Amino acid sequence: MPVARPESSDSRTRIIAHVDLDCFYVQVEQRKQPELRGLPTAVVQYNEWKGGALIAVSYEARKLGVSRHMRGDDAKEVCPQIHLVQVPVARGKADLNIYRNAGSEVVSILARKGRCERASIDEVYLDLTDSAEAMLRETPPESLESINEEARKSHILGLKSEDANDAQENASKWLRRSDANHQDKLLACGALIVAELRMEVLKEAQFTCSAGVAHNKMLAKLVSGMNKPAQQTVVPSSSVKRFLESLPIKKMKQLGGKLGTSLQTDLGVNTVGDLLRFSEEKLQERFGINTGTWLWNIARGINGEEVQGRLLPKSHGAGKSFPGPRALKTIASVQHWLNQLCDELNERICFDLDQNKRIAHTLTVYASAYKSCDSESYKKFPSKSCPLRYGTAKIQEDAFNLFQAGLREYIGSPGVKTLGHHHNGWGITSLSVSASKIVAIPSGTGSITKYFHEQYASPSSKETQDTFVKKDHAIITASESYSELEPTDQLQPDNNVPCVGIPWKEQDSSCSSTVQTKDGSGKGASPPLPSGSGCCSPVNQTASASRGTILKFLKSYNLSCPTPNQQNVEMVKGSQPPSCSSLEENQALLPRRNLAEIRSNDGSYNLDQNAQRAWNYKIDEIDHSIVDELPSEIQDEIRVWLQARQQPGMVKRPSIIKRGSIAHYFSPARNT
DNA sequence: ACGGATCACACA
DNA sequence: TTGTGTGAT
Repeated sequence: MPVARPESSDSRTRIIAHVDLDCFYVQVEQRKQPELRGLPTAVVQYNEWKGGALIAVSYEARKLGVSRHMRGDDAKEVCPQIHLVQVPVARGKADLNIYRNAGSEVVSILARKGRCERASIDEVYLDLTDSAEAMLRETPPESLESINEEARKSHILGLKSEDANDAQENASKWLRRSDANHQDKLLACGALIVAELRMEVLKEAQFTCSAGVAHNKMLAKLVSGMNKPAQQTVVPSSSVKRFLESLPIKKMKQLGGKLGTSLQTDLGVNTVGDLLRFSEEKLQERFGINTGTWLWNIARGINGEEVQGRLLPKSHGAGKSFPGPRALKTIASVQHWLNQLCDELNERICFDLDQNKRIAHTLTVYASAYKSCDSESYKKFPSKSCPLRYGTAKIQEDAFNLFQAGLREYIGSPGVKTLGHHHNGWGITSLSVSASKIVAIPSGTGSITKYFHEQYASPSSKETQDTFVKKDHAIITASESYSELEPTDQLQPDNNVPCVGIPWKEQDSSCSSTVQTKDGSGKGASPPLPSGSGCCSPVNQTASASRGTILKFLKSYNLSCPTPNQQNVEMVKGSQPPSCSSLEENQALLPRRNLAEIRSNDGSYNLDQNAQRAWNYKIDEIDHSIVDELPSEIQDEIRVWLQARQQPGMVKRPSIIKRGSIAHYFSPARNT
């Protein structure tokens, strides 16, 4: 249920924008295939059944009668010339990465002019208050001779005009009114800023978007879609009352579902205006104190929700549904799909770690299921979570265990015996895994190093602690100096602009983490080998571990993360001496910036001198494609193992190898 | 037997 | 905290 935000104590008038990309998935595909621009186009996923489901429709196609909620076949029927583009598929499921990344591009442009909140893959809120105030002080619109063309095309809510030309003329005059009140002048500034931003998005990312500009999030969101595509709408506070009066209650954000229905059926409220008849107390009595106040406020256009300064998602999820007859009925099929989902999830959290220096702490498995027998007493399949350990194999293992725990609970004690391999009674209609509790790591303190350091800590391992203390000293000093040299590489936790792919796109794609298996049926987690086509990485891997290398390392291996309550990074950054295994084992998996942190003062890498320990490796879990990036002597060493593994009778046994050069690239498996 | 795949958030 | 439910795109 929605909740009333206390009006911020600082009650100065805010300028809020809501920016909405027009039929975003279509635009992403049209940027990839410019010949589709201007043509009726739609994006579909899963083409097998009735031509797939439309998830985005271009405005040209809409004009020709195509709407969302249509199947691909229906669209072809009403509009034979429509171009249908399929969502990419990886690991047998829809892969939305290209859209997520394109959305991040836009966010990083929009974030330049104020606090920015990524509301969804194609929507953003902006708090432009500061920028608008600055503009009003320095270059107020009334002082301009002419208004930027894009801003001139703004729609001013409540401003009446006869024809289209008249509208532009009126809007232009409204924006420059010298007799406007302070609020409206700020709004005009906001409109100019948003118009500018939208032009930048178009120029730099080649996407059009629409926007709403108002004094709060609710109003900005309400109008951002009023004039689409590629237009913007401004809400002067003088027009709010009239606007809301006749607005159907279900159009309000948060009232599109059961709560809105309850307002209609229980209270006879069909428009926002109808809500005005109820006192705050009455609404609180009916809907609770928070929701009641919230309703009373929104009926009057009051909404104190702040724009959260958040450019990155708070969780990552990978899921797939198995409708009707496709329901999963064996443990083996569930495990297969869980493995696919976990592989994608691992790739995404590793990408997040590498790009944004964030670590996910919780793994959750969700499922929905039906029971064919015992069909009454419908039960929900319970979701289960546990601490998240990095690495495909670990996530797969944990996810499977979580699923089995859920299944046992779902079936209940009578069915426990039949939990086995043959189908009985139950079917899984959807599966998903997600990574949450993602925390940013402060930069420049060596805390990434220390974090993973701790993850490897085993209570039994009492190493020579004094050497670690010395090393950590080296870490901090090195890191500090590095930060001063490269201030732009600093991560601002509250304004962490995602740097989309830039370091990646320059690389050979076979080396980037974004390589994806197009083959969904594959069972193994190992991606295709880079096939001698020149991998990005040179010989001297030690000093220049590329991000691609790191990513692939993480993709295939384990950063174990057994501590459940590890959110407090400050704790990690504290002064207690590291309690665990050696430092250099983390080198290969740290992002480039942090490699600097583990240099010692003389600039050379600080390798463990206690070279006596043996290390465990699970060869099965080594990503083959990483091999080509390693120094040649190590490549040879690994190929020997891999060949040995392929011979029958020698598989599955974890190899024990003496710590040597290879230890710089692979960290030890945890003893379990 | 189809809105699929993701997200956020309030509440218990 | 973990898990559930709602609502959104």
